[in-house]
Parts: sequence; structure tokens; C-alpha cells
Amino acid sequence: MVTRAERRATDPDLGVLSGRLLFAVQRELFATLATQGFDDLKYRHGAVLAYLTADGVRATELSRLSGQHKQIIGTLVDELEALGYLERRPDPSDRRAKLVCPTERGLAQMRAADAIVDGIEARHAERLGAKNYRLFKQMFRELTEPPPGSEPPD
Amino acid sequence: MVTRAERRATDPDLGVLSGRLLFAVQRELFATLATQGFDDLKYRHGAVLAYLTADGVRATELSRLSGQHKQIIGTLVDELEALGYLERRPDPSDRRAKLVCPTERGLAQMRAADAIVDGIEARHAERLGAKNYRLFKQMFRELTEPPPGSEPPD
DNA sequence: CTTGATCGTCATGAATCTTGACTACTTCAG
DNA sequence: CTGAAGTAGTCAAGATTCATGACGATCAAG
Repeated sequence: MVTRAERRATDPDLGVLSGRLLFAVQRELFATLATQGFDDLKYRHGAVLAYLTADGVRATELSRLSGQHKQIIGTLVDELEALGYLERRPDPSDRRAKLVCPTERGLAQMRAADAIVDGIEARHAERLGAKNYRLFKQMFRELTEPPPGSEPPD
Repeated sequence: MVTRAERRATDPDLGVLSGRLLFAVQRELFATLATQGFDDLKYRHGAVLAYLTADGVRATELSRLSGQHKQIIGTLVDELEALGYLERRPDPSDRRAKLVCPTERGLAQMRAADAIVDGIEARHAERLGAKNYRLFKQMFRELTEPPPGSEPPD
């Protein structure tokens, strides 16, 4: 008989696997960013930075995309604004709303982060073979859409 | 030119994908557990429950496996002990250590959780095809070992 | 037996999340 | 046009969760 401990070790479930992968990516991403001058970022800032675009995004949209409370997004935007990564600009199309826009430093961070993650993925592609890795990611995307009913809590 | 926003939407990076998958599994797992009488568990308890075995595990081992501080594991074990899921027993082989052992209720929870995750994976296997899903998980395992240098922070 | 490391816990302050309410603005029905 | 209902973002307060350093007890090595 195979004990649960053995199965856990040889065939971790999907939750464990995705947790490991998420933390591994986060760790490497932020550690590398830190060596490139972006040493004032914390993991949680990723919820905003990961979905930021050059054109600006509304806070509510960031909340929806990241699955975080609007309140939390507000705090993160405050912090990132104080750190000089982004700024709030009025949304021309809706005077209630504000667009969260990257500054020059924010754009640099986005480019750096994209390059680092691309590097991680390239390493994985090398390990599995390019064709296999494309297949892996294709299946990964299929399993995670639609954005898992991820209505933000608020 | 493809904007970053479009690429993000059609080809999310590995961090975003694994985050979505992790949260989706967690949400479904705990929601279903709640309908089966295990409605007093929080996500964070998973760090302990996911690695618990019938034979008992040391707190330090749980810390290493889950990547959480020893301190946090201690709190989680306190809570789960109060909820009747597990108990601390002295480790016969080391009088400093204590073994975290599931109670009857803990064992029931473990069986239920395994069944639920198996169900989630079966659904995914159906969606991708059994053969593809096996391949997916095989590649997933390969990318996440060795246990991502996951020395616990402490 | 002494030295250094490990196991689990305690204690404290910091960071983080949750909840509800509030203003300003938009949208839509009448 | 006017008023009601809904949405965007913020404020505030309390509860939860985390990080950090230190401690007594035990083990392992010499």
C-alpha cells in the first residue's frame, strides 16, 4: 500500500503544485527585480503591477483582475505612487474614476518584470522542450479560463 | 503591434496562471468541504492539513514542506487542535519534538479533501483528455521540483 | 561534560485584511 | 429635467495575520 505521505511526495495535488510554482515565480521575480534597482517592491504590489498597462487602468479594473478588495488596491496604489512607480490621473471618460498610470519608473519596472518572467519561462521551455512547454502553457490557460469566476470579493 | 494589455489577456504569464489555478482550487476545495461539515476551516489551515499524515508529522517538517514560519505552523496547529482536527503527541524518537497527528475528524477531513481535489482533477482530465492531463501534470511536477528551494523563512 | 545546533514556544510590534459607511458622479426611468 | 438607483474611489476602525528575536529543553559531536 502506498501511504498518503508517499503519494504526497511523488504526486502532489494540483493545489500544492500551483502554490509551489506561484511562490517560485514570485521569489525569483522579486529577487531579480531587487538586483536591478527595484528593491522597494513587495509581493503584494504584484497584484497591481501585473495588470498595469501604459495606457492606465482603473482601480476597479485592477480589483477585478487581481481578485483583491478595492480597498487593498487603493492602499497598494498609494504605496506605489509614493515609491514613484505610478500616478493617478483623472479618467476623461468618467469623472468618478481615476486611471492608474505607470510613470517612467513604472514602465521600466514593467519591462524588467516581463523580461525576468520571460527568462523563467525560457528556462522551463529548455527543460521540457520548446514544443512541450508551449503545450503545457496552452493546457494551463485552458484550465484557468474563464478567469475562475474570480469576481473580486467586493 | 500587440499591446501589453492584449498579451496579458490572451497569454497571461506563469505567475498569473499559477495564481489563478491555486485560488480556484482553494476556493472550490474549501467551499465543498464546508458543505460536508468542515465549515470551520480557513485557507491558511491548508498549510498544515495538506501535509498531514496519519502517522503524524513534526511541526518543523510541516514548516519546511509548507514554506511557512515555524511560528505560524504553531498557531495553525493550536487552532486545528482546538477545532478537533488533530492533536500533539510526544515524538518517541526525540523528546524535544512533538508529532502532529490527525484525530478521527482530521482523518475524515483528509479523505474528504483528497476526494474533492481528485474530483477537480478528474474534471480537468475530462476537459483536456486523460492522456493530455497526465502529460500536463507530469510536466507540472517536473517544473516544480526540487521543492522550489523552499527552505522555510525561519 | 562542554559546545553548538535543533525543536517548539512565547512575546511583541508591525503589517495586512475585512467590513461598513460615505461623497462624488453616472445612468436611467419617468 | 428630475429623482432614484448604481458605481468609483476613499476613509475609518477593528480584527486577523505576519515577522522577529529570544527562551528552555533536548540532541549530537568531540
